[in-house]
Amino acid sequence: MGRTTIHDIAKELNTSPSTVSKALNDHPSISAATKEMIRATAQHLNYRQNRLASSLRSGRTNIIGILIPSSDIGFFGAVVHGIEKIARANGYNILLFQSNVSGEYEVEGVETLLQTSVDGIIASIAKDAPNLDHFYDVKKRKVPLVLFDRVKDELAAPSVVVDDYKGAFMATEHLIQQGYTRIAHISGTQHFKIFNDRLRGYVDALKMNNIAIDDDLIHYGRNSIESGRIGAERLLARDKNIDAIFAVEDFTALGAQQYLKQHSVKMPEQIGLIGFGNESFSPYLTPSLSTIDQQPTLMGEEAFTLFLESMARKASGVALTEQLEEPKKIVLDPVLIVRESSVRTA
Amino acid sequence: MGRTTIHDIAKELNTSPSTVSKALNDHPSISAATKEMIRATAQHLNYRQNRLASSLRSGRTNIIGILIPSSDIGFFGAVVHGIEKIARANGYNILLFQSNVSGEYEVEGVETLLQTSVDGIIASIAKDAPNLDHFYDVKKRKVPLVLFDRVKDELAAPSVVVDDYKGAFMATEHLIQQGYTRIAHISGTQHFKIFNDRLRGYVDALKMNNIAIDDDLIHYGRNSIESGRIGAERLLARDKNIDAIFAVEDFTALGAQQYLKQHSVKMPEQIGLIGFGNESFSPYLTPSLSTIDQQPTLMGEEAFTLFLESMARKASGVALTEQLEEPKKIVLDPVLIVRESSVRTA
DNA sequence: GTGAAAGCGCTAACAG
DNA sequence: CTGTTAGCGCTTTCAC
Repeated sequence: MGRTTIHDIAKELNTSPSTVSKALNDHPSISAATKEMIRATAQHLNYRQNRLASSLRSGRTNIIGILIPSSDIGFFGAVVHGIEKIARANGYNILLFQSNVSGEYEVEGVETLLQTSVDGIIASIAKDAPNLDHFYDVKKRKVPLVLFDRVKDELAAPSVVVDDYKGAFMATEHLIQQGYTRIAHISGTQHFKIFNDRLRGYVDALKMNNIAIDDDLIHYGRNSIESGRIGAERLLARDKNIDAIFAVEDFTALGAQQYLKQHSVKMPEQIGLIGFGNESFSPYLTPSLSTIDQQPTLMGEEAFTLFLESMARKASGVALTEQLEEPKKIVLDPVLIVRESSVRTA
Repeated sequence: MGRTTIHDIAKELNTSPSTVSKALNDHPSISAATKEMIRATAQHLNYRQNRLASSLRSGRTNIIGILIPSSDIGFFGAVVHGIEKIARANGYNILLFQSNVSGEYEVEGVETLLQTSVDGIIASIAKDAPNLDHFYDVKKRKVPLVLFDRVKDELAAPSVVVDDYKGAFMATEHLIQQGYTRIAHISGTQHFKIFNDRLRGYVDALKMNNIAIDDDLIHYGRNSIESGRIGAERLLARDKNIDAIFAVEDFTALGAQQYLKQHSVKMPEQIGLIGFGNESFSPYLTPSLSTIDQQPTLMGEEAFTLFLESMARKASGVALTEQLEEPKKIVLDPVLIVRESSVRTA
């Protein structure tokens, strides 16, 4: 390798490698004059620090590992974007690992990240992995771990999620405020906490507004476009007077919308519709779809901030006492996005 | 750090670190028996290789740097997904750098990647950076460089792009085959090569099918939804007989579609419409939008394969001779996606 | 304010 | 087939 090292610079200036190292790292014990000298020749010799060597010695890589199911999914792409934005500003880089590229690779991912000595790991847990040993391993190694979106409380790691309950509540209340009264819900698989939270938000919003809960108005679906289509069909078959639908995801809402259009049901006049997730296609549907935004970019930013806090705590050596503290959990406020599908023309 | 090292394993087994290293790397000169021993105790002691040290010594990190504008954009997310998919299978990891997080950070990105000693760089050049010095730097350091999508021929790096000309040709010919005869084009900013290529594809497809080119049927727009709306308006104002539109991007097509719907023009009956890019929203428009897919995931896979080839060439030491060769340029075939907006009901 | 020395954990000759 | 030796390039006490 013909790369210039600090030795080369030292030789050039008749000084020592250690002085060069300190100067380049802006160490206080080096005079301004020599610093200037050294920097100049470093630039002149086109010197570039070898971070590998630096990290090996110092124990810090300034790399943070990210573990997500897939960058192919808009939501995660946006989260990564948010993380990198702040990470960059703080001198960190991103090592990306997709756990769901072809099969489940979460264990391998944690392993790889750990081997690379990342300074921390930010992860969204894949599926319902029954085994979380690999994450306990991270904690055992005292590598700061932050979770987002899909979270496991038992891991006792700082985390950032969006308030699904509140989002569903907001969506439902919005429909109520628009004057809809027989509001149905197409729900998602109930053994996922987030979908159950959304169901509860829907129920509570109705209750709080003194609207009776009618089980006929709740369709328990799975999460897909098709499920939305079927949900709309079943609901309308059961009750002709339904005048609004809150769908558990934008995809579900999309399916419902397709069914309603096929049957010439006018939205928002005859039936108001709102989804959840603010997918990229939602603004472009006809009518454009009202929805709840989960603020993925902000989620990424907050996750990284949480990581920084863990680092600070680690540096100040409260490693043992911290076990007692409850890990910080940031709950993001969802944002109501009002579009055509839910605005009753007065 | 309490991490176990190869020394610990060696001590435990009364052997030497080098033997342990070789065994763990499956070196042929170690007996099966000792390999087994060593692996067992490695596992038992919960040993994990320190890649930093390994890389520092061996000169290889098995990390590949990716430079993209933003993971927030679906296209790039999909490309990254494609790269990682193959990279993983070949034992490589991904260090991600987004050049367009807030301003232009391309130079910094290359710098960071180089400092981290990545084994190669796969990049999509941001905007029209007049200065490409940082990329010449990569080549100077003999770090394999692969470009995708946004490519600069002067860099003489292997690259993978999609055939824009062909895609436009296919789109236009598809409209012709559907029986449309007065086919307009809403174009994009002409000083981007790809948009000019699409214009040429459109023109040539008409010529090849003996349809006269009419300058009135070409709207020179910018690239936005709004531009599509305006384009459709202008075109129809100039010529009432237009019966199809090929839009330079799906976003442009979206704008055009919005305008046409507003004016109760039926698609595909009165006007056929096709876009370019296969955005995630396109299947869900009404009518669903026909388009040209750019195969982003495949693009990522091919890019990584190109990187592997560069590595192989580098390893076999043809560094000097290769200067003479033309760098390999993979041109991906675009894929025509036929949906409702362009299928004339016979 | 500067330099000498030691070593982070690993791999790669080279001996044996 | 195994072990010894040397060092990748850097940071970091600790003397001076």
